[in-house]
Amino acid sequence: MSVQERKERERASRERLIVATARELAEQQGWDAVTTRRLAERIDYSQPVLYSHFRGKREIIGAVALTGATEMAAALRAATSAATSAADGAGARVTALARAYLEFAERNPAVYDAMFQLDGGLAFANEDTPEPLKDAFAALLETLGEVAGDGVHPALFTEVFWAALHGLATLTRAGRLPPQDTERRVELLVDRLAVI
Amino acid sequence: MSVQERKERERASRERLIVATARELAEQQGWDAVTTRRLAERIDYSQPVLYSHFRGKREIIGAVALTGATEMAAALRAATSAATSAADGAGARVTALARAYLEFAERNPAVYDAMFQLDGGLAFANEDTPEPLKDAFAALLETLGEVAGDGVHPALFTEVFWAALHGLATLTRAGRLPPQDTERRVELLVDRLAVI
DNA sequence: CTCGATTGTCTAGCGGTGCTAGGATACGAA
DNA sequence: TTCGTATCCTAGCACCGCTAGACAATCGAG
Repeated sequence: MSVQERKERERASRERLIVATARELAEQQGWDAVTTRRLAERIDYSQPVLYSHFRGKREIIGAVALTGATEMAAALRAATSAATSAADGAGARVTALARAYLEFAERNPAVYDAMFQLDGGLAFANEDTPEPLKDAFAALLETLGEVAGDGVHPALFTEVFWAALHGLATLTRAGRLPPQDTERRVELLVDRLAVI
Repeated sequence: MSVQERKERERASRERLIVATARELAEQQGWDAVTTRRLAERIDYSQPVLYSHFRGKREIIGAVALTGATEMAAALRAATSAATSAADGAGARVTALARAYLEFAERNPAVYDAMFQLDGGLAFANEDTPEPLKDAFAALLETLGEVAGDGVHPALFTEVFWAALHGLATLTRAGRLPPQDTERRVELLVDRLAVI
């Protein structure tokens, strides 16, 4: 029994290694460089071992996305709670949230892509959505729900605000928007969307 | 001389055929299905002919993106000018613009991806940006510049509004946002962002 | 302790990808 | 008619995601 447990632990540990290595490789050289051959070589196993943990490359991307969602939720909560200090609480929290979101996307582009741009085979916006993803949305909702304004459903407001942040993040990183005006865009967005 | 002109015409015609076929294939079966082999077979030429027109697949995507930008600019202008009728002009125009943008993205997902999600090797947000792309942004600016509000640079406002629309378009199509609330999201977005 | 069964892993290979070198062919100019 | 150029295709490269089947290590029963 203990032998079996040890094996399960080792197997789980190897799975985490695969995910961490895939993420590292993707952040260093982009997702195109994350091939099953290279990934297998980096963890010192052969390709079929990957397929004993995941159905395919898509599921590996999905696994990276889940770890990213957990991290993002934590980062957003840390930023908003740190911003709860002086008088203008809600507005400062929303600004901090927006900045933290964009900073996460900028500092972890590959993870962000795994979450929102690539197909990781994950369910979204329904009851089958994995917990980390729901929780990341919940982290947005906690702060944004306060500034939705009268008669506006907090979830709907959060979706719109999130979409705006997502658009800024992706268009900026793809070179579609000049990066130097990001801060002013955030200010405008928060100022107009949030009802203080 | 006339012979050479005829050849140039035929060559240009074949290039348009390549771009149109790539677009058609992408809309039918997705960009993953647009392989150089399939594309070559559809136009009844061999693969190297493609490479005599374009440096690679990336440039073909870029060419599709340019045709898409021209179309989108026309669609946006058509929608806004059609909405210029009654009293509340600006607000109605902005709503029409937003709806037209999202409708274009929904009806031409492959073209939209070529423009904003895939790497078509195009320059953005600088002087080297191809004319059709600049014009598409100009079409947004024409309507959105009117509702930027005092003290807000029209271009900056347009960028923010565009990013929000882009986020809604991509997140909805990727299944990250439930599609049925799109109209309410548009209303909220226009209502909050635009200064009437 | 031995031996068969199970589990784990690797080698090798399949059909596909973007892209290109080099040979064949058609064509316009002399 | 002949020659040089321009055009096109066949064949192939290195790489991709993925998997069948051979092999080795481990486990449990006798």
